[in-house]
Amino acid sequence: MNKYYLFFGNLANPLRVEIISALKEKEMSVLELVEKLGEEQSKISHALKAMKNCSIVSVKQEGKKRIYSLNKETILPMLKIIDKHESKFCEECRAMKEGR
Amino acid sequence: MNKYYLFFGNLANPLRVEIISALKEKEMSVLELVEKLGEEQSKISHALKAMKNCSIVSVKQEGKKRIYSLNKETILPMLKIIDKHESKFCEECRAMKEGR
DNA sequence: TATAAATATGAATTTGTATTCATATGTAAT
DNA sequence: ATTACATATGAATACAAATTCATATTTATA
Repeated sequence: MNKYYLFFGNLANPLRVEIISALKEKEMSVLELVEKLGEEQSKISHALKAMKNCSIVSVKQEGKKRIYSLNKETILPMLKIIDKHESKFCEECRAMKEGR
Repeated sequence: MNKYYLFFGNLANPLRVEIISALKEKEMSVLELVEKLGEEQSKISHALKAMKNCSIVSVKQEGKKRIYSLNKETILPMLKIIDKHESKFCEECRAMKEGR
């Protein structure tokens, strides 16, 4: 039963969370993400590939661009649970507040 | 907004998922987990500490034992989302099936 | 068909995280 | 107070995952 840890592992990374946050607003090409997040193109591409492998994002071709969009059906409720968790249980949560 | 990746990172580990799976059934002492999962005691303790820091588990003292229990309120719906995600989107999900 | 634009890929390196092992701390019983 | 039991901790190492950088692919346009 390791599917859970693989899924979590896929999101256990600040850049990927940034990407999620960006794609929450609207779908975007790689270059748009590169510019919005100010990160290396290959970094973004690698991250997107991993996320796509887990169906966290999907992609469509549009001219020479590839437009990535977020799987909101899975991800939005997931983030909501974490928001709720944090506000309810993590008043003292060092790990999540201080970055450890 | 890195709280998400810290939370995910906390669960991005097979042992911790095993612990969750065990605690889903019933609360357990460290030694019980050690025996049930067949892992080193310090390994279990380290894992539990990290999970406790994120309020994924909680602990109570009982004699010389410390009884850990799962934060079901957060974790169960979370796992449910992943189950649903997998059955819906991951027919071909290499990352989650082949362990990459 | 040669060039440019957009993105993807591979492999080496770096970085982060878990594991290990020895030991310390806490708790109760004798 | 000494011992045994249960768990926690720290630090070194091992391991896994992300970053980097150079280059390959893909798609469209001149």
